[in-house]
Amino acid sequence: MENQSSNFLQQRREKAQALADSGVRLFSNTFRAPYPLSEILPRGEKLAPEAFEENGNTYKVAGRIMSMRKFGKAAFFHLQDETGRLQIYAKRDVLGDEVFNSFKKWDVGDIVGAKGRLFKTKTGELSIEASRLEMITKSMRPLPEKFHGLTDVETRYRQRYVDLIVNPEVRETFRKRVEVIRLIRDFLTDRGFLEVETPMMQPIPGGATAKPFKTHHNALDIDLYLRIAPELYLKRLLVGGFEKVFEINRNFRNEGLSTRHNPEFTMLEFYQAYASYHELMDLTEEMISWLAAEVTGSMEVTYQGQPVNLSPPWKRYTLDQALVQVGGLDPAILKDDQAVIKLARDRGIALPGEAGPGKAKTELFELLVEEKLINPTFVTAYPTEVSPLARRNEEDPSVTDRFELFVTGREIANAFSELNDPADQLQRFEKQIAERGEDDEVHPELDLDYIRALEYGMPPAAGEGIGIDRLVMLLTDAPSIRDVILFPHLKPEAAR
RNA sequence: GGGUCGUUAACUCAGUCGGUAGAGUAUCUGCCUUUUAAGCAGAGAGUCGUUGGUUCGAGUCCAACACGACCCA
Repeated sequence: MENQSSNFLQQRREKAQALADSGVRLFSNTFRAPYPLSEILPRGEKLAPEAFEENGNTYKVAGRIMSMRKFGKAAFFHLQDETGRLQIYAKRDVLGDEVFNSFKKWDVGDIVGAKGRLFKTKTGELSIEASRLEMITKSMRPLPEKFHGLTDVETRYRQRYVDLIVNPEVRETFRKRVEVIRLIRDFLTDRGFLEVETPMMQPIPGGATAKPFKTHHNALDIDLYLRIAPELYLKRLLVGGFEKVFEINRNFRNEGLSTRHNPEFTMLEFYQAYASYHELMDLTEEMISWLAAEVTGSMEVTYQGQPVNLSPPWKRYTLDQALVQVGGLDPAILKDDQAVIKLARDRGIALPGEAGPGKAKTELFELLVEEKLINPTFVTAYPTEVSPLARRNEEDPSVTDRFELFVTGREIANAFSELNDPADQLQRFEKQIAERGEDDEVHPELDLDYIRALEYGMPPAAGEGIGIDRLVMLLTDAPSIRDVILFPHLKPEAAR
């Protein structure tokens, strides 16, 4: 790669050296207090073409040169700062020969300062006529082409800094991401939730079923795992007496990459004592529809050409209802354990020998129903078999008081009334470990400290996890999780 | 892990039937004081992803590999 661009790099270096030799500082840090470009634009609203602003004010601005149209003794260029873009007019007879001749060697991509009066060109574009120009930072590499920009996705992800310079919609997406997270903090904090931080490095990775990343602590001489979920720590806090807690932070899963999976991703988890999953459904509905309105201006959004209506109330199905009403299954089959397992196998689902009807149902749901749930839909009453941390339903102990939320055919949230019976929890842990033990690279371990915590008594509570990346994808119409993660993981560039 | 597609100048892309590697932008030189994909004239710029094979001859055909995209598991 370095070889391929060496001509351009060398050309730039030589040019920069010539500028430096003539006394231009290539990397100064003396420019202060530039005027934000977006704040200048409204000042031109009443200005007539070819007129200067009457008060004669001068504006000091700074930014990156994004385009350049040079004439013999004058030039127009666009400056871009964090807030916007503004055109600068550079004229030899205003700047003087020395400055203008130096300026003619500047490049698109350079970061420069300018000062001058506001005027409108005859084509009506608000501009600054520069009375001073200053090199601030010399760019040593050419920017991508001005018209097509940078579209190669690999380069966009690998060199996100270039993507951000040239693609304004990318900057907008990440602004929205920041906004979503800030609004969630506000929403939960306003309702009395306490934001906490729990370990990212855990001796026993729990709270989900996933392969963890392993690392080692030298001084303690113990293996640690990057967390796959914060769940068990947050519930320890409920035991400790915090009644409403949440955490927004990274989880890590050592699994495949796709348009919906990045090895590290951002998760919101929140827990509320003296509440059940019913209250969390209401809270989720309120929070996400409000987020959509705040961030996109409407509760009706479009995802990849598909209209999605986030206005409450949202549909609620039990898993069985969804299988019948959306998946088109015969309700009689769902009552017959053996028939359900047979149906799943007939549909090509590979079920392990010990799998029960619960596993078969959730697999059938993924196959037949999930992708059809475009508008937000809560699915409740998940089998106990596939819900090791959720509280059993009082009337039907084969299912749990749990829901998952689906939007645009994807799981966005997972929540349940928490299991707080230590004996039941211990039993389910043991069952889970027995099932996973053999083929697992990481020997699952019993989190006995978590059981001990439950033995002190955890108030009845409900908890929920929401995948922030997927939520941001929905609200920014992003097709890939990589479009909402600033630096997504890719294989290393091949050495060239 | 499997399938399909892609990888050619810094960027965006052409490249026919296997016969000397192309365009626009960008860069450099000259002209040009209201342009905005500025314009005009000229110039330079390539490990055609990598390795191997077929062939008198490979960007082009074949194989393996690398990276990426999409789909599937």
